[in-house]
Amino acid sequence: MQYEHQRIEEKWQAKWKADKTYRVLNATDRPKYYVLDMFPYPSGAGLHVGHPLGYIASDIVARYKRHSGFNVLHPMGYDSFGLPAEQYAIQTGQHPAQTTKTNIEGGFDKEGRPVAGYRNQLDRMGFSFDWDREVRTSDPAFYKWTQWIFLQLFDSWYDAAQQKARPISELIACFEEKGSAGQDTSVLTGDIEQFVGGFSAAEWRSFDERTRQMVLQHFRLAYLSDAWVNWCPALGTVLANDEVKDGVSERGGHPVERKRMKQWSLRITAYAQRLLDGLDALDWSESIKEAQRNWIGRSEGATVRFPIGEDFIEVFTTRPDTLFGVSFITLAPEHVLVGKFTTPDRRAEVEAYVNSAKNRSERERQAEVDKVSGVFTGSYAKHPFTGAEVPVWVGDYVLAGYGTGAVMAVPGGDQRDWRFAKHFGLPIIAVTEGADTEKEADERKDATICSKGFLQGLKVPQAITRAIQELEKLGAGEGKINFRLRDAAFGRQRYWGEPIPIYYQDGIPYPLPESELPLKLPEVDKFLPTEDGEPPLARAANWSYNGHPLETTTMPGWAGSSWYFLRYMDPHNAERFASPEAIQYWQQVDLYVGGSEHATGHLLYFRFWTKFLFDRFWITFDEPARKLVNQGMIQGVSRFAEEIRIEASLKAKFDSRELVLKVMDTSGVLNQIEIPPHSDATGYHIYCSSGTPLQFEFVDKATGARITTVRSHHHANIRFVTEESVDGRNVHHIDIDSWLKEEPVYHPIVITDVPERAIWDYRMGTWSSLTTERSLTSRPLWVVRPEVEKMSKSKFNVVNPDDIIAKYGADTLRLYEMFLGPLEQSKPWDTNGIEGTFRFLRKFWNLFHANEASAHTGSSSNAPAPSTLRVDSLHVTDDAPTKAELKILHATLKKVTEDIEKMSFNTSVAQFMIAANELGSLKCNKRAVLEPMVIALAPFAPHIAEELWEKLGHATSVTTAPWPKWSAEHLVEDSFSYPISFNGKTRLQLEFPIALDAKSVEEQVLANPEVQARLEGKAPKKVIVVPKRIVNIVV
RNA sequence: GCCCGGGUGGUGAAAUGGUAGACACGAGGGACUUAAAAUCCCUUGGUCCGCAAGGGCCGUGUGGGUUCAAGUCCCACCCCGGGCACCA
Repeated sequence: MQYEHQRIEEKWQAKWKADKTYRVLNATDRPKYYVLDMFPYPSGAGLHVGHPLGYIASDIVARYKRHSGFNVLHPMGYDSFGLPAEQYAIQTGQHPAQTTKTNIEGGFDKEGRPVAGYRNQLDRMGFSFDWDREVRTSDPAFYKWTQWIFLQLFDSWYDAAQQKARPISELIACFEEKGSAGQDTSVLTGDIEQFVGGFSAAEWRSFDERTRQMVLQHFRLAYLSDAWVNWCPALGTVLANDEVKDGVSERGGHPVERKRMKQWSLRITAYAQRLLDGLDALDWSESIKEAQRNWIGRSEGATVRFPIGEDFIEVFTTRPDTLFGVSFITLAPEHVLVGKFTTPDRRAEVEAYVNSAKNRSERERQAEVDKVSGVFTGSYAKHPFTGAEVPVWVGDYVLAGYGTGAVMAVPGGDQRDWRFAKHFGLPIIAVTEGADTEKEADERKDATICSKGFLQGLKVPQAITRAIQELEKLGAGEGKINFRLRDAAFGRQRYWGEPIPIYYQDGIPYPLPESELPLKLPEVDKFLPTEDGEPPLARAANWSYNGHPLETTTMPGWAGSSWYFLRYMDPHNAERFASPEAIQYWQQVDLYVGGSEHATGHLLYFRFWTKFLFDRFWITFDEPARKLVNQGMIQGVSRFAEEIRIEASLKAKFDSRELVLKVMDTSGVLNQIEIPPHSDATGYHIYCSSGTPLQFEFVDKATGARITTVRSHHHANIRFVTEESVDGRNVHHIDIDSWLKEEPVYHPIVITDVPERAIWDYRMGTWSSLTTERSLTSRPLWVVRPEVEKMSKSKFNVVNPDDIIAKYGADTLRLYEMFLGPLEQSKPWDTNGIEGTFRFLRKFWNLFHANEASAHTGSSSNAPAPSTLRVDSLHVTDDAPTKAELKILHATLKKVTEDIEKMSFNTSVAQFMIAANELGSLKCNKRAVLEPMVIALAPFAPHIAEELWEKLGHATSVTTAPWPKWSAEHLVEDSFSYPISFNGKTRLQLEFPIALDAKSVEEQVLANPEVQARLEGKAPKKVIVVPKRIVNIVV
């Protein structure tokens, strides 16, 4: 009987659904285990083979834990708010809710193309999700609680003394009693720190409502303020710092500029220290923890105030020990005091500089890091220690958003200050012994201070401590810890997100009462901003509460994902985001699996919200996930080409000569092409891969002399698109005409089967191998080579799991993805190896069935019809297993059990293969061996396991079977074959009983004639015997 | 520049300091078959010697070191991937 994956998988998927096999109940007497996957954004492109990698791994762990007696929560849902659905809505007018529903449940898109649906695709993989617990962040029943948490944040302030969030009412009570005195007010604002003027209790009571609310805004964890934001004009919205990469938006790559505007923000900076400290106890990969540490960016130092007239400039420095080396002060162009300190004679120049700096985008500023620019304000500040006059400059190397937006420049100890000083001819004072300040600044942290003053002769660390003491004594500054982390921009000028439950009365934001939640997204006529630039929600009719206008921005994509893990615990609760009982039972996530690209976005907000909910006593733990595993990316293989044109200027050299063109990269000559003399007026067009820079050498065929060399600097970056399969062959679309013009468009001309390394002969219309010599005409040639990159629809290199499942089945795909290599490692998708895992499943299946091959050959002329064959070909006996068979079984159970605990799935699949091969050659068909094997395989290949389990006569699902325990007694060996090595090099094998002690082994080894022959009569210097390991003879 | 990972056959990859290359793909050879598919068996790191059985040498990015023994530990360097970056 054959292994029919399609029939088996359809049968069991239907049965699991009907029986609710994977439903999880909250209260049981079994211990809990919570396995969570990062939920996907349901895009129209559907799943590709990269997505399930993590899901398969977590599913194996979830199933294994279930077999091991745990009550396992393993849910799945959708992060269903997001930009693509909204962009699609803008283009087609289809409501994002509809697009989202179709993308999840399947159907047809607006253009009538079929959409498989995430749910259907996931179901086909055989995952053990409890779908009764599905969540969608765009579901009002879900986002009601996202809004509710926002209201809690709005209703909270961070008490720096107690290091926790508290209700704002307690702060108000404090103000009424004592005013703003004391530590209570030392809260970061998240931007450049602003000074909240102190006030007494009496003053507070005399404040009007508006003033009180303005003051409270400085303390709320969700607050509205003027803030520098990352404004992306192309997307028409503000972005958080982690959504901007290299000055462009992470999604879409649109330019981003800094802009000051009213903006909802979350005060994540208040949690900076706790987010940092909490990392130590987490079982997360070191690289993610490091990424978070870098992102939080804690630095210890001091603030120093430099008096200037009645005023002062405050700077932050990590090196107060270099204070005596200060030769100027630099302000960021955006610094609020720039205007104030500019003298009249300098005003024109300073304003021009500030304006040009402001108008340059972030990207331009980053690109011009090497360029020094700045301008003198004309003012001088006083050095707090020496009283010296310190000129105040403006320079764009100082960032407005970090520290105080101003630096004390120490050219002798800071390379950036040094370059600025060199460029403008400012004095450079040596601060450390042995520094050559003519050449560069000395940034060593183990140096000795040499600048004049009380720090002279001290080592840097001691000097820092001393300098802070002196500053504090003088009242000119104090020790200070600064963080790079900025508060998170929380408002998005977009439609498809959670509405922020805030209304405005006299321009002051007030929270919507809880009873009004969820505040549902209104209907709008268009998903675009209004004519006067208001967000789409401003288009809604009656977007108000009791006549007061409602907030028009929506929450960012990461709002729902910051707490969704709690909702799975109790997904249908209408009274609370989750009941205390459910939270108490499920606690933290025990294993969280997802991509490392969320290191500084989602994973930081996820921890922040958890800590906040903990502070306000809604949950009983302050970290969301105990263990985190990052699955690697499955990459796609793309094929590129690039263009070189050899135009008129070069053409003259080629005329009337026979040439040889050598195509080379760093590894040498890839190809040689003979070029006949030609008279084409346009010159040559050569199209080449962009994988590595190529070089083209033209050689005179007759003399061998090199005529000219051309580098491939004209990149066209043409992508060969593998978009569809026709008759099992990949069809590559490419638009040559638009390519020749400039911008690539993926379409018209269809080329089939692009080889990995090839030249496209335009004239012949064929591909030929790179090694073939061929003549070049004036027609273009392409050289194509593969390049590995991220798999995504926009790169046209997607492999769809549905196609693989149709051919091999989900069990094969699951095994193959695990077999590919360590989970954390990224690897290109390559279908070539999949036959191996498919063959393994067939072998495994055949262990349970009579050998039909022999039956066939014996009676090939009158073989039974397939239907009768199918009836009962199970061939399993109840005979007692042999020692060898038990050894294979228990070795497999041991390896697989240990490997699942380590999440080393590739090696467990290998062990299954070994077992199947060995049991196959032993012709083992004994129930006592095969039955435990079925259970052990079930987490990896659940469908085939269920089918075999049923055939073995079980009425209940294999998922209910207890995990088979391995026992050491079956693994004991009687003897061991010792590798005998000479000076560490293995030369022969000798077998001795395990029980034989080291001394006897040594004697017998030395008595061995072959060993004697190798010793050539000489006595060994030393003999090392490691029992059950090795014998090493030193000669 | 700084901080994390990682460099092993033609390919994906194994390997508590103890026989490097398990397992799989691919390739080559063979069996069965009219044929194909499927299945099974053998070979497969490089290189040299030998008709053969067999044997020698080299080999885990490079160079040193520790050790009876190093892919694994230590030092220096090179390369690849990721994160951070005029962050004071």
